[in-house]
Amino acid sequence: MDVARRAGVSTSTVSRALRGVPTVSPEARIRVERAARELSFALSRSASSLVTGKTRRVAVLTPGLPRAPWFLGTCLTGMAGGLREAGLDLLVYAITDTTERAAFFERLPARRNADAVMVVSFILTEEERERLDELGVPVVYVSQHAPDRASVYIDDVAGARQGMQYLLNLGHRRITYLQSAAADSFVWSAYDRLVGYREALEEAGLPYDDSLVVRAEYSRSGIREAVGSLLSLPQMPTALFVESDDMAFEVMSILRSCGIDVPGRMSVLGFDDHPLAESLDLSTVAQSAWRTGCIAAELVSSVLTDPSSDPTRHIVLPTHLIPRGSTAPPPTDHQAETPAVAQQEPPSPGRTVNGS
Amino acid sequence: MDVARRAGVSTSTVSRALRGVPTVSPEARIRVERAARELSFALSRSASSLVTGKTRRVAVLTPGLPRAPWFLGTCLTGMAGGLREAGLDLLVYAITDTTERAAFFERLPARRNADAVMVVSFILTEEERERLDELGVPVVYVSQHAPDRASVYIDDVAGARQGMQYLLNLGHRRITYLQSAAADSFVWSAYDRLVGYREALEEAGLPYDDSLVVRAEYSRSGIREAVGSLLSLPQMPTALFVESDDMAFEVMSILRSCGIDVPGRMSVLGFDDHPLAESLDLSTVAQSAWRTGCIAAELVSSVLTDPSSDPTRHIVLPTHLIPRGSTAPPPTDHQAETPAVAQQEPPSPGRTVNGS
DNA sequence: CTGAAAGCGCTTACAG
DNA sequence: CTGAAAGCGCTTACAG
Repeated sequence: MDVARRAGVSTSTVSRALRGVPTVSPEARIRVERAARELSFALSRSASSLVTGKTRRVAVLTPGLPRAPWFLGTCLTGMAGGLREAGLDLLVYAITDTTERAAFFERLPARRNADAVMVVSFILTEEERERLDELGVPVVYVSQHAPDRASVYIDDVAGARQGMQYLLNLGHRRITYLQSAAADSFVWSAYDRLVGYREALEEAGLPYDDSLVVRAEYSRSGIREAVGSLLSLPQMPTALFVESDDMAFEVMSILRSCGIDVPGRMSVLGFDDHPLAESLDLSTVAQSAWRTGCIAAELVSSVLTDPSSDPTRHIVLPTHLIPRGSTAPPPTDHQAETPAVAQQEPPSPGRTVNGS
Repeated sequence: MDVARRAGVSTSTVSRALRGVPTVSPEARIRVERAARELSFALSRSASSLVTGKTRRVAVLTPGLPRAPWFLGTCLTGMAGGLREAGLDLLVYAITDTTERAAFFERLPARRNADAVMVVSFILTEEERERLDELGVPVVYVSQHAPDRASVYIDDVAGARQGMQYLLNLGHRRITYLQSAAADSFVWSAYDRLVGYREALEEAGLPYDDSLVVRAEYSRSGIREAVGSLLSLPQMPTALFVESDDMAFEVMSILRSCGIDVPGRMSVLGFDDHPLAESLDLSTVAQSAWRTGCIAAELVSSVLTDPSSDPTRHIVLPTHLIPRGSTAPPPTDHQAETPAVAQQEPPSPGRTVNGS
């Protein structure tokens, strides 16, 4: 090493000084640091890795064509930031199609090239998860549940309850839950949010009405169709709780194009706090993609530095409601009020219980 | 190596077989490949790197808190995909604040740990660029111009002209260009788009009117103020060409909240083709973040494999116009038409030249 | 076409 | 507190 010669010490001492090992005399340490700076020296991680067996790198597995690129972009930078603090680098494996997917799990190129793996925006099969386990390094699932594996995700049940509670507090009684029909990703989220929806209804003593829970294809026409089914119900909902902000934007745009005022005639509540939610004045249940990435990185580095820590730990992050302009109390519908009740179909048992 | 023993050959032969070196007998190659598969063997890049001096890794420098996370997320996955085809891995360095930024350029942790560097969504100073040059590896600037360095970016001038031509073809004559006042990023883009705006006007024989080019703080209130200044002009524009879709969404939302119909009374045209542009029915000049990342990755790998290729090559990507529902012909303004012209202030020289 | 040997740049017992 | 020496897992002339 040139640094060693310049500092007048052995390479062993250079190595120790640079890594902050305490058993180095202050003078030696200073000389080494100066020499390193003067020569713009940076350790070769390859050489270090070869002897320590640690790469100081963490691989992250993502879809190559992310459905929510804003989430991925934000989460990745959160991860990279969190890892950098621990002196770890971030390696991205973006998997675009099924061929690549198969090849990745067949060859596992991350083997020996990363100290840990994170999986984000990507739902794996149980076989794929088992294959990752074979890598023999910690694996952390981000923004998703993975049974018996370390996971970082938001509390979808509580988030959905927060949103429902808010709508109920505004006075809404007929509230739709609109979810994506896409089963391929974020499956637990969708399920958990529905659980939260039902729990909130139950607590409020309101009946669960199947016709108010609709699934939409994740496309403009799919969402339009779902909105259509709601607008043609004998009794329209007064609020729509939408599974994601992305879909909620579309819902708002469709409603307004139909002349239905949001929030005057219909409240719309999203989930995520998309970067545009503020601009577009969408009320939403917020999660932080950045924080999720950051926390996941911290979990990885803690598992890496402290092998005694539970490698299957689950971290559940909170959500919070952000009220904006897309929600308001339900319209005081003059036709449907007291006198009109008789015109409706006879109240169902569920409703009378509540009304009495 | 266990693989060598299992295949009954030397490690030299294993190495050659696995790398596809031609001087290996077919039988040996087959035995090695089988053994490698059976043992789920993956090469240690660290060990390879140590001897070849190549890491087979490319570092990408990004802001830790990206302004346009969707762009970064899409671009990164495009990059990772493009690199993977060349057998290269992607390393992400996310730089959050000025301290980290200084530390990065002081220490250059990428040194000896990446074969090339890409810079995306990040405008560096000339000193920082020179520092990167000192790494002695190819550096590619993505989504930006960098003088005398390899760069991949869209043709902002042509894109702006496409957008203008479209608005002119619709019949608009008073067209605003609304740009962000933020000088910190995408500076060339903003400048080039303005050039395209002016060129298109000139070609159409229309005067350049300073009061129609407005800068807005990148915030809801900043944009509202800019829109206000346009709405209080003696003669309102009939179309707004907005520097980015992000801002255009906000503009549309503000206009509509003021009761100004888009596109009935005012057309709005964006730039980018943001993932939500289709949902929100925003006409826009499209660029592909994914393709940009992909092309940048290809440029990197071509420079890496063919050292004779020009290391300062610029690749300019095309844009294309996507007409949607936020643009329409200008309103046929009955009051302002022929008879009303006299009521306006006397035509300025610029206007008369045009009108005569 | 193949193998033995040297060596890439570090870290780590070990001896002092 | 420090240095000489061995060795991590590969690749690459070199000799055969």
